[in-house]
Amino acid sequence: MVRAPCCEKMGLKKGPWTPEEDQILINYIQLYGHGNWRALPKQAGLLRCGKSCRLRWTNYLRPDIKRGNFSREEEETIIQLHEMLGNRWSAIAARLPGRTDNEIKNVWHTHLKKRLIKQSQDTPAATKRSSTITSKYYHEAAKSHQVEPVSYANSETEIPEYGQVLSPQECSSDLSTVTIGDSSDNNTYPKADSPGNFPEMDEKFWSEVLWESSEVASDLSAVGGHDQQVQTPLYDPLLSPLMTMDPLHEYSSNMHDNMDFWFNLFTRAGDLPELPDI
DNA sequence: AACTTATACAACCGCATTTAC
DNA sequence: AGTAAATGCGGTTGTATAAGT
Repeated sequence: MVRAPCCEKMGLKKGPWTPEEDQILINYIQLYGHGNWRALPKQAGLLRCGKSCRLRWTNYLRPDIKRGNFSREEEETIIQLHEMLGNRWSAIAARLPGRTDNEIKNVWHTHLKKRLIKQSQDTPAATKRSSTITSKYYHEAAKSHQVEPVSYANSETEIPEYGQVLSPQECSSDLSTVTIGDSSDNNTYPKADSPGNFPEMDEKFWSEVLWESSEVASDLSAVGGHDQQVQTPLYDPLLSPLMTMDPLHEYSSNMHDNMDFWFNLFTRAGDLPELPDI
């Protein structure tokens, strides 16, 4: 199906909205609602396409939108959610009342991403332990250092491609294992199957138990160092932040407590090479 | 003061998905 | 069930402003 580009028709205005246009849109929606965006501008007397009206309303004019700078707590939430969800801005926004996906996307690209990269550069030795660094940032950092990301020699896996933000689904419920480095060191980690075999990561995915295999204990002991009682998860990690795999912590509400575990799973690798100090 | 570069954010584009017929 | 329209979503661009030279 071929769709005509938005606002292709001549005469429809584009670009920044004026206060007058805003007021017209607000007045109209307050009176009649926004049941049909396509028809709305014509009925309201706006020389805009419906799509433009919808975006203006949802991203800026809605009365429930919280304006102003993001708090530190909100930023931390975004970082945590982004680690779990990737660029699913609308899903992230759903967890932050009053914030729009567009706004979150902007703050991510203008503030948070840079902050994380800077953190990784400032403390490269701590990179592998960072709660906020995924493979993507590893590569970003490597790129900014003008070096090639290092692959693992003698390993059956390697650092994922640049831009590939790995998520728990990519760790798969398939707990076949991969050995990192010298097989004698016994570092075995869960290995994802081919990307095409990953289950869809949705709310259902998150709410289901991921790890059923009896292998999980040994795998987790390898990445987390705690091999006693593995508490099989999972909950909605967005509502009930990440479960702990550490019996000493008892379902910590702080995902950072377990980030070693998650980071290892996310990257499919147990020990990231440290960034060169340039 | 003039110019350049960086930053922030609103808005647009086009593809994907959902809905209506 | 098939098709077109409507809507949702994420990536990208445009522009105003601030900061730096």
